[in-house]
Amino acid sequence: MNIVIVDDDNLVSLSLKTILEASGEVAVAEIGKNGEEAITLYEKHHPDVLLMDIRMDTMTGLDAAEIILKNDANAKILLLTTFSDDEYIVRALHLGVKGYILKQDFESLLPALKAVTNGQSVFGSEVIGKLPNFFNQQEKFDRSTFGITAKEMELIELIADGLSNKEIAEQLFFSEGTVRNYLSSILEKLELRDRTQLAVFYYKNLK
Amino acid sequence: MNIVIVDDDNLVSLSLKTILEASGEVAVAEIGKNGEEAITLYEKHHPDVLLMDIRMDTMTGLDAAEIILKNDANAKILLLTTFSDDEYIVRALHLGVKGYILKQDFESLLPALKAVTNGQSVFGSEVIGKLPNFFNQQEKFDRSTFGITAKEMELIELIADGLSNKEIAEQLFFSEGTVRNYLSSILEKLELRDRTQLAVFYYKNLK
DNA sequence: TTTCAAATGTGACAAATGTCACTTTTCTTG
DNA sequence: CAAGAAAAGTGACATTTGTCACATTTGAAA
Repeated sequence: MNIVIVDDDNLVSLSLKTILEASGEVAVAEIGKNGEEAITLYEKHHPDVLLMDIRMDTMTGLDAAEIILKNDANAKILLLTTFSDDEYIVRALHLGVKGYILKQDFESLLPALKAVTNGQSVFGSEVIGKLPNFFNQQEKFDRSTFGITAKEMELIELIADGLSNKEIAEQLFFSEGTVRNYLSSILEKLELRDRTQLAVFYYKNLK
Repeated sequence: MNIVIVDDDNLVSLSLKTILEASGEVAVAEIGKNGEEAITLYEKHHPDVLLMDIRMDTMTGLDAAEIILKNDANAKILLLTTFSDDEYIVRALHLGVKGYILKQDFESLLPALKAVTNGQSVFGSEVIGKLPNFFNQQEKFDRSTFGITAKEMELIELIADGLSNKEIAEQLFFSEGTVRNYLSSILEKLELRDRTQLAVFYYKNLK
């Protein structure tokens, strides 16, 4: 497996190179020190995987990843992160990066590289834990906490879809008045003011 | 590495067992055929990884995963899927499953298992592609496409926060009437009907 | 300074929304 | 069946919302 390593800390790059090459399964084609070099080196070697630090001086790993992926949507980029890089996760995923793991986690590195070359995406569990809203909240809300009934939940979903009371009434075979009453009671239970806040609540907490 | 395999197709289970044990790095403690057995076997062996089919007769892999994870939040569960299982992805992630890969993809299996035992999460690229809204849309929305100005954008964000026109007016030092006019024009540009639809649009496309 | 265009504001209006007190219907369950 | 509770509905009301035509203010350019 052929890879390129990019990290502004030479010590890190060399350690990684040593560890990985010791496995006998990885060859490091070249080492870069910043985002610009990452782009150049990717073009030059087209490695199976580009292993890149996220925080670098002149150009961040993310910016480099964006450019590289724009040229080659299939580029396999594995970002290295420290604990403090949480904010980047979402953007990284948006970009189509293939993974995101902790620098310190040497043992995971090789399996992660292999998984990535096989087309998988790999994320450290800390990373998964940082994913926005929708992802983790296995239960977060739980209808019962607020005493929201199944029917009310249906209504909430329709509101979160942007329907008017009239439309909801049609869809649910209720009268418009009933829809209003339902909504009114939902708003009270959730301590919200109007349907828009309800929709917001839905996307922030339930979706 | 110690694992348990659960699949209602014996042929699949055995193939997997053979392939994995051939590596010399994996020992299959036992094989199960359905969700109930998955739960029992997990309790019995506490394997490093539970490799489980998602679709099974009596109890789906997801239901089983849910129960197992409720008892042991650190359980490492890798789900096996066919192409047609898209719908489950989101729920699987919510549950805290550690991975989700294609059955057919033998080569990825071992690296995936290793990555998972090392605490990573692994997902096939097809899977990543199926993630909901927010995740993939690399470029989202782009104000300019719809001719939304920066000020209008500010307003949109406040609406997506659930504020009333009056509150927005205060916040932005506008009169309430102006806020209405702004909103009106935004709605027209985006071809939406009311503030709730705008909030929904925001969370689906922008956030 | 004058002028023009953008930004901001006003007032009037119809429609939609949310609240409330109350009725009618439907479903249980004794 | 009868009683009572839950579910669905009604009508009135105040408020908010969205639209529109039309001021007024402001800022920049001529």
